[in-house]
Amino acid sequence: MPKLGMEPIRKAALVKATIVEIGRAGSLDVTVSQIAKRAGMSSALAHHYFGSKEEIFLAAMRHILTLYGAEVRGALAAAQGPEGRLRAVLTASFSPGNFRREAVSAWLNFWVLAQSVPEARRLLAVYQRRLRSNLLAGLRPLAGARAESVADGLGALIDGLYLREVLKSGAPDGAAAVTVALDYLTSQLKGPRA
Amino acid sequence: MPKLGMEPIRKAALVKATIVEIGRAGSLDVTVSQIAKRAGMSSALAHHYFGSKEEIFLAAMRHILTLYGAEVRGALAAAQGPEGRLRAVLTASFSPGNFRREAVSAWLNFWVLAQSVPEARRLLAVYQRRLRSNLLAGLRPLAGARAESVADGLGALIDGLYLREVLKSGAPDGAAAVTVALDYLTSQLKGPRA
DNA sequence: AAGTTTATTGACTCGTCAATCAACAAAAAC
DNA sequence: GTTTTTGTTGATTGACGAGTCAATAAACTT
Repeated sequence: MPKLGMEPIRKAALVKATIVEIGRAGSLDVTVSQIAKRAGMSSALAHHYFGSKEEIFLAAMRHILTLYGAEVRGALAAAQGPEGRLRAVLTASFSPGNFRREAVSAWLNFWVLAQSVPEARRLLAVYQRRLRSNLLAGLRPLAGARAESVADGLGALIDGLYLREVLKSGAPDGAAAVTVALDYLTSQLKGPRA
Repeated sequence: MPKLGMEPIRKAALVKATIVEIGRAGSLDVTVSQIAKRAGMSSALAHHYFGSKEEIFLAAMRHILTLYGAEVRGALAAAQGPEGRLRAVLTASFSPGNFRREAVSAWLNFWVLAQSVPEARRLLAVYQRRLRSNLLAGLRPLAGARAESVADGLGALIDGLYLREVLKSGAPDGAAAVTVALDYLTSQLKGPRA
């Protein structure tokens, strides 16, 4: 009963299933069979559409980054003024969606992947550049020449806060992370030292 | 030719070899045979001394944390005054040793492990508590009541800066990371807001 | 209607790997 | 000097997993 035009549907299902399975395992130690089963097809079909397990992982990574990007863009669209834009980036970065088990596991494992898979490293670089550029857009009116260095610090702080929140025991607290980041921002903008 | 008292020697060799292999693979996708071979023994002996692969990994993680702890302690011993102590913690955290491939891979993978292996999570919590306590010791004389929140922000910033340095392409720059962290510190200490 | 393209899977290959075990060797204990 | 403890490995087990392939079937083309 083959219906035509299945490819994008199957691929999307596999990507979703991959992220779920990575979340369940907490690692990339996930078999193609597990993924395919969760996506409701045979493992042979998964190989047919993606060619290899690594391609499946990379597609999943692209999807995670796309989701994050869309969230930021959405928040940005509703933001008013430079402070509003910065706040939008922060709240999007620490939104509940990013603290779901699947997202957490995906991010941590993508950092690991980036060490050895060039394409994964490239994708992560894209994410970082986009974040930096978003921060800079909000910072330039407020920090002038210091915008660049504040953006770099803030970018690192965002990643670090995320890491802390997801690794600590107990439920992560995105709002607290936003507060700390805003506090960093305030103190950096107050005292524009040498 | 069995000499007695081999156990600690063999275990130490296995731990070292494990860290090297994790560095080479960039992941925990490392076989006991690879580790044992690098350590100059049969895989059976590795199992004999550690019981399971997971135990080997945990021993490696303990070793990495021990190394880091020793480095911090050493730097702290030579430090003068609160500012000196804080600077010591930062330089130790961004020392060249922590940017060696093996160390990087170990840290990234231990973050992943911490998601699913309780003992790994515990070890990471120990590291974070120790870091926090070291920062607090330096911060209390300088920041008073704000010490706690500054320590939390600085701790996250350290992790985030580390992550950025190790994931960016090109050689990591520990000194730059220290500078950013010190700048954070300065601006936080200047404006003790409400 | 014959041929082509797309969808789909069960069965299979070939490899790997964690863990176990039997056996051997040397030192220590008795 | 025999028994026990410690060190050591080759061989094996038992399981699993990525990727391939032949075969089947529906749809679309000509």
